[in-house]
Amino acid sequence: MTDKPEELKKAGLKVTGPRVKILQMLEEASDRHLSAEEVHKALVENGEDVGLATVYRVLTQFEAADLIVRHNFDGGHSVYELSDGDHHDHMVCTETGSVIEFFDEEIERIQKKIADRHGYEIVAHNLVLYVKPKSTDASH
Amino acid sequence: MTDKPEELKKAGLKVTGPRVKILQMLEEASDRHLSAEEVHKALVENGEDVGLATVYRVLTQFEAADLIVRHNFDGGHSVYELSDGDHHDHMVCTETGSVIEFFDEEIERIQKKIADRHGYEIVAHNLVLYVKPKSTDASH
DNA sequence: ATGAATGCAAAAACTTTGCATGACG
DNA sequence: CGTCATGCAAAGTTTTTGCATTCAT
Repeated sequence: MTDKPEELKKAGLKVTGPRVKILQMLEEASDRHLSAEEVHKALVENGEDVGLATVYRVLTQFEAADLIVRHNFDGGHSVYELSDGDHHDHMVCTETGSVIEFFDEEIERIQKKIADRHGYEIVAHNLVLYVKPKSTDASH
Repeated sequence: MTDKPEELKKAGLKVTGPRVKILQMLEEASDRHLSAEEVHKALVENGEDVGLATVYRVLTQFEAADLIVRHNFDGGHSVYELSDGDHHDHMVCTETGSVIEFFDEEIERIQKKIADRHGYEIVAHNLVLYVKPKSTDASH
């Protein structure tokens, strides 16, 4: 949809093959939450010869430029998604691994209130619900 | 306060030196949120000769036994704290690194509602607010 | 005594970095 | 053309695992 080279220029980044392609991968990805490894794999599968190190470097730059957002889900690896300006939180299904985005104004409001009450302001926040389908009976 | 060997037995874990000591470290720690490395360092400084691998193994077992809770803060390493039965979330100061615990019933309630609305039930959740002192002016 | 727990070191998973080559403006 | 980006491989972090030894019951 958007013009990638243009976005890169606006972000003050030199327009290079790898950067454009990585941005495209993130946009086209059906599951919009990709790890660095997944981005790299997607590139290779598309015949793009980009090194994993470059993927990490570029993703880090994109994050710094607010082009993408990085999330640290449980399990030690990060995932990235295109930042469309909208903030939202995530629900991760522990059985299927699928990621659902959601946003709740009231939660946001309460968070601000809590930080404020302690004399702080929020720089960032991280809310992830780990869930399972209601029907599944995992008796304990 | 509590009898550590007793707690271990109740959790179905064999009472061993390292396990008792690690439980003590977690209880005595002034900052109650320790990483595996920190637990290990604390042990060594106390003259306890425990391997780092054992610390990881024991912490994993303790977590499985609900004796402790593991948190994955941003930055790639986990921290652990004694689970006292109370659930709470965390606020991490980005300038001092200090961790503040809080709990808000309304947020909990809304979270359940959101999961429910999508056909899920919550297995676990993770809410961390990254904050900075209100007065501090970090111009960008 | 016997099976589980430990320590050490090696390995694994994820991410960063150094350096020579190649590409962008 | 000069500088910055890239690729490769090596190094860094954090956590896990294999195996012989030690310990709890």
